[in-house]
Amino acid sequence: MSGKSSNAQRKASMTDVADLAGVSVMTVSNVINRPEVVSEATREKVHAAMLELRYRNNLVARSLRLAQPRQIGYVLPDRDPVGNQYMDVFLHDLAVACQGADRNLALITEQDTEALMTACENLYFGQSVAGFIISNVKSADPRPVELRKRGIPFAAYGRSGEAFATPWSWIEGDAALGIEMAVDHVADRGHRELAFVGANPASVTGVQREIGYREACLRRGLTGSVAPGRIVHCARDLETGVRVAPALLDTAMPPTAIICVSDPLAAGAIIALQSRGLVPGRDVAVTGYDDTPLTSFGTVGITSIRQASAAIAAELVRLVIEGRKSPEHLVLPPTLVVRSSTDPAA
Amino acid sequence: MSGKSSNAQRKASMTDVADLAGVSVMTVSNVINRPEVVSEATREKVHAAMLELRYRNNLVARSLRLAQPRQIGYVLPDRDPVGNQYMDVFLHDLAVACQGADRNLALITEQDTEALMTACENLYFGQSVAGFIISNVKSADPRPVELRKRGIPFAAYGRSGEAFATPWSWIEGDAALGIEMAVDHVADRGHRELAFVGANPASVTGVQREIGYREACLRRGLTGSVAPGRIVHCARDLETGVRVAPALLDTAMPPTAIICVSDPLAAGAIIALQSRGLVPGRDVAVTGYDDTPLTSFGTVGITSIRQASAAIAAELVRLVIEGRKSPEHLVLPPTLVVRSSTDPAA
DNA sequence: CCCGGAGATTTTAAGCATAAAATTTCCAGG
DNA sequence: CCTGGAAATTTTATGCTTAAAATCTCCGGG
Repeated sequence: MSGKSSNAQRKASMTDVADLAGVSVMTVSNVINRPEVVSEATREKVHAAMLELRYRNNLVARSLRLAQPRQIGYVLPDRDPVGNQYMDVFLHDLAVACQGADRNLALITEQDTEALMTACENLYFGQSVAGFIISNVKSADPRPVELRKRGIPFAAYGRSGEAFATPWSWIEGDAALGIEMAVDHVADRGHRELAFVGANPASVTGVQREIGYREACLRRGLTGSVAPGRIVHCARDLETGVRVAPALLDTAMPPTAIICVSDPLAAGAIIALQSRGLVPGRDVAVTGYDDTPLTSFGTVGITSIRQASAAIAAELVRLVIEGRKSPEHLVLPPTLVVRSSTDPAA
Repeated sequence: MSGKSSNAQRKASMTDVADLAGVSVMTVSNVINRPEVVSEATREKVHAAMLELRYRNNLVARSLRLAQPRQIGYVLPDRDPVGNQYMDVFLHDLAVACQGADRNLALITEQDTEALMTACENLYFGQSVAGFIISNVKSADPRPVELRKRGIPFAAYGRSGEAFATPWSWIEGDAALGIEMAVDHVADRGHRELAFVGANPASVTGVQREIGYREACLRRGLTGSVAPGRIVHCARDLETGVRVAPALLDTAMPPTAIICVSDPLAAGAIIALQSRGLVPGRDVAVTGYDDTPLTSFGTVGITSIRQASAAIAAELVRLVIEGRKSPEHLVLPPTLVVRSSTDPAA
């Protein structure tokens, strides 16, 4: 059984198995795909033969015969200049979801729209993939439109622009709800003076998050927390958090809870707190968003909103597999992960 | 040409093209694969027919006939708990490298070794992928051994353990050289008192980096910089950087340049500097590693070592495509990216 | 006017698997 | 002993492409 000799005979086909088992090729196929129509005795014979020959169903041949590609394409977004760790998590979940659906995830790199479309056409019309998943959908993103124009099935993570009822399927996390959960959480713990850091009216998600913040605050009667100075428009990176948090704390009525739209912002705020000798979670509560690895921040864990990315991935895969049906638009609720940045006991 | 009607007739095969062009199927195949053996007149006829029918070569059928999978598998590493942004960059480059080699990148998720091997066997012996690329190879990693045992082609990013001449191919960035470049860079700019943050003798790369640091310092005669207190063993995350940097600065002879083994560490150090009113690059130089998105840190850019990840990815793809030949072991040199954390003018 | 041979194109066969139709096997009931 | 019919298995046909061998076309030299 040296590596060399066993490699020599490479691959056994169904014919080989059938011959060895003394049955027809079709019986072997049935053993694999519809075992219930084969008698137990035959089934065992065939299984033994498959084992002996180390037979593996040729996925390419099967795919050709069935005319059903067992692959799903994912357009890998261009590296976020800020380094969005969440996409990492999502990619992982996407791969898992594909494996769960007995598919493979194939990556295509982002590029100019025309080149991307050519690549997608080759893959889809070349029967290589069943369809595509796209993420990081921007406002007025050309990709959904172009894909649809070409009749290529796809599902999007995030809607493009404000339109809800697009003629294609999309899924997104409930951004408003996520922020509401964070607000409710700190309010439940007695905080009355909140601030919202990272507002950005230019993005759909940004608008939704701000709405969630305002509504939750008003519902709770925290009118001071929606004052102009308490809603900070800024970038979402860590360094910005380090800069912005002190400015908030130096106001006449400083907030005791800071709701951030990203984990890096929250981490930055925590650094700023610590450098003033304040203890996050005890003196000032801080929350992040996306539950990235950054939430393990030394001795302090950052309370964060975890998107249902596994569920989102699974739904996207399902939508692509199901193919052309009436489009679905799903908004999935996130969950709150409580850590010491809002609760020293956690 | 409404979307609906054109979608109805789905896909045209070579037969359809041949019929329309009034030639045999084989001629169409030749036009695609060996145009030089077909007369120009025929070639044009066939091209016209292909265009009219929007013909796409069926990649699955081709793959079946040629028995050469056009896919390469990549074992997506488990999410680094610290959130390693570099893997993001690498994945990107890997996808690009595959596209350049006219292949597709298929993702498999990491899992326990047995399940992973089953998945790999199915994919490889099922003729779906030509081989695999694995990364984040740990010391005594079981994966290379198991893959080899099964006769599955693969190439590794990183060697496992200290052994150089493994019986499989691997590639890595020259970690020692990278740190040396950083040391030389700050030494060239007049710094005589350096510190090395993030030493970790438990990992192969960690050892190499420390060697690079010590050698470069000694070569330059910076003996004070290799004193025990100047080589800090610690984690590689940002929060650690925030904690460690002040400790270094509070010693009797504080360093004026801090060489970090990661960008998060460097970012943390910069935060610590700024909170003391020091200006990175002017008062104290700081370097990072991997040239991640974090190097754009607000107003200060972090000088960092960029691994030749595009070249590494391309080589890995080449090795998998070439398949079983004598194993190659490549150590590729990184490059230095100078920013304001070491040079205010940059 | 015939023939050789280069160049162009077609025929034959295969690669591996599966759906649908056809056939064989086997048993109970008449 | 024959027959209907369910269960098990095989036969036939097909998906799309490509390597290799066979055939055809055409032109110039003998």
